[in-house]
Amino acid sequence: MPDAAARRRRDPEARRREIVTAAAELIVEVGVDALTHRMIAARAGVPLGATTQYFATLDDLRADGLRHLAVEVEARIDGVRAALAERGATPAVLTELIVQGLADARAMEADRAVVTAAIDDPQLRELARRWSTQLSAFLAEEHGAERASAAAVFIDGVLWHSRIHDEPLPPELIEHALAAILHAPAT
Amino acid sequence: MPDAAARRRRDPEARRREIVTAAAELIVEVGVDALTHRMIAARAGVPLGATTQYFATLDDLRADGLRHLAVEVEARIDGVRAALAERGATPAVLTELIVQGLADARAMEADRAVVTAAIDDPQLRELARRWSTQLSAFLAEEHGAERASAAAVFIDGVLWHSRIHDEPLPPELIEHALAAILHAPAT
Amino acid sequence: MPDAAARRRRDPEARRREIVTAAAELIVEVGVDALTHRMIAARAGVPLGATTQYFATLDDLRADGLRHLAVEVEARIDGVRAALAERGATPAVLTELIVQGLADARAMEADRAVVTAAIDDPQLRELARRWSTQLSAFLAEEHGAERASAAAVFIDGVLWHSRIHDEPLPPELIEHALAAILHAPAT
Amino acid sequence: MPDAAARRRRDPEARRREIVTAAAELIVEVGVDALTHRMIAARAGVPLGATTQYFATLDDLRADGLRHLAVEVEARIDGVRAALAERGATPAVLTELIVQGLADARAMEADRAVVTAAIDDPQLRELARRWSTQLSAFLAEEHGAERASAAAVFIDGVLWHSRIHDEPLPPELIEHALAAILHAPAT
DNA sequence: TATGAATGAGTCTTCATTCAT
DNA sequence: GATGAATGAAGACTCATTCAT
Repeated sequence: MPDAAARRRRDPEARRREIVTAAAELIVEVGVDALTHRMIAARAGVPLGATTQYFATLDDLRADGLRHLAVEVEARIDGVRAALAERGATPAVLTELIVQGLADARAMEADRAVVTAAIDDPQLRELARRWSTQLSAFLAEEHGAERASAAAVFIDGVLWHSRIHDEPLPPELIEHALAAILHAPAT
Repeated sequence: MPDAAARRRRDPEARRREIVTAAAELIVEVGVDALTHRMIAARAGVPLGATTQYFATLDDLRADGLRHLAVEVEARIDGVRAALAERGATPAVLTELIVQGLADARAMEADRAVVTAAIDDPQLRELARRWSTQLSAFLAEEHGAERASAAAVFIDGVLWHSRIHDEPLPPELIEHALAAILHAPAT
Repeated sequence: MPDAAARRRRDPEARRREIVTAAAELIVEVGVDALTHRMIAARAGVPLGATTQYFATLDDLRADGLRHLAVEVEARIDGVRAALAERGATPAVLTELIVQGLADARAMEADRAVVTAAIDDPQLRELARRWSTQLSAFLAEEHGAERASAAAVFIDGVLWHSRIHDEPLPPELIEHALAAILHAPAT
Repeated sequence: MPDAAARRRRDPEARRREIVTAAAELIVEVGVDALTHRMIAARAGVPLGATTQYFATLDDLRADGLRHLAVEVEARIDGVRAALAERGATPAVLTELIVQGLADARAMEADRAVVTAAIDDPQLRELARRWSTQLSAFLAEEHGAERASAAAVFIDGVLWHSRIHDEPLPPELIEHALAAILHAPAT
């Protein structure tokens, strides 16, 4: 019976996964454009040849890494949705979750990578949109499509704001704006 | 009297400017990471050596190109501010200007390039922030700092939204949200 | 009773043959130097490993493919010989057969591949020579060794001529030359 | 004043020539398909990068090497033509020149390389045809186009014959055949 | 000072071959 | 015996950067 190391070495599924995971990590750390086969192989702990055996081109590997990240992002949406469902989708709760999210540097980077890559990659666009689409759909139940959509747009703005500002936005600002957007009198 | 070519050769400032301009154009067209000396030299119509003569390293040149773009963006702010001063900073006018801005693909690309580069480049951050800082300062005169800031954040959200969505946001949505944000009753 | 796949797996001879045949086809299509294990396996419809199982090295496989082609070429000689025996080895008949042969692109390619490979491969030389040797032996019966040999040489010239000229040689030219060579008065 | 080595290092024309020459030599020695940048650089005594600086792709370099060879071949035609003009284009003289040519292994290889490459390269075809075209044109003056052409074809046959046969063709055979072809009674 | 030739480090990619299963 | 995963050597090519001229 083969030992763990040997079995792992002959487990293509696992190997592929390790490589994609390494690529995803590196995309977050150094950016999509800096990716190289060598880098990925080193991170994944596999020989150089393995990265080209499992992916026809670096572009393919990059794409899969990005997709991997997109799925991660999606998983976080589910968490947010669950929290909102449980605690109520009030501006206060939303704000708390946003502030929490902003603190997760890894998540912020992943999101940034996916969104910026999506601008040029039609395949990714759909995945990248899911975050705002789903949040917006959830909020729409209570506040109507337009206000929900506007709130999602505002939240995106908050995320990008935080990326180039040293001082975080005051939570009250976020909360007030969300309240105004979601509860604006009908026009 | 020296002819144009000779004079040009004698005007290092002009040459430097041409190179930076070419770099800026290319950043918008192909992205920061795809920049090469050769590409820039070709675009600027200068010999390869000129790009290394005026800039110690490609990174420096890249940085200057980005800075050049940031200044361009800033120039656009002035235009917006002037329009707002003249026509009034109402949600309707703001929306119109935003929709106009979204239609300028070149400007959108320049902004994207500056912002994403700014995330990792402390020097650029300050320049990249200016857009929202100045807009926010202008709006603050009438609506107070908090609401002004929130409006600027929302507008950033609108920009990023447009980059990964095929359908543009309805102008009414933008206008309503801005109205809600700017005119929210004090808390 | 084993099904086809199983039987096939049990018939190493057949498998070997399929691989060699695939190699031969590919030599004709892409050239000796472009051959790869993967290519051959795909064409033969066998797993990659089979190509290395049956042939110690790619060179061996290549050599066998070439040999296979040489045998094919030889088979064509028999056809020609039979036709000559039946219809008489006259310049007219020879010319007709040559023109026919020139039209068979696949055969021309196979011949080219064998001959050019034979230049450097002593093993193949003997096989590659057989074409002219046999034709020459056949013609010698009627016209003597020297004239027969010269005719075979001329025919080789015709083949190579056609490979780099766009316009084919006029059949009369071929026929006249063969007549002159074969019926030249003794010296 | 720069010493010879330094000047040579800054003489792009010369460097290009050295690289092409090295490529041509190697084509003759190892074949077109075995060419590599490294090989050529080593042979030319230049760093690896030089081969890619002067030639956009290996294919270009290969093509130039082949062209270089073709020109060499053409130079030999001139020699032959001059000899024929001086000594008379008789079968005996032609045979002597052919036998001489066969003995020049380098020339034979060069011709082989050019011809086989020309089969697939339209650009080279024209160059490769020149040998027979010119010889044929020269002989046509005295013997008419058809016989001249047939003689050139026969001579090509002699060349290829020699490439895969260990024993050279007897000179008398060549001479007799040429005599028969060139002096055949009109039909 | 201005130019572009020169260099080699580093990139992606392909494959023969080995060998665990 | 049959399969295909694994590996790394080697190839083509790109470029930042240096530096002779």
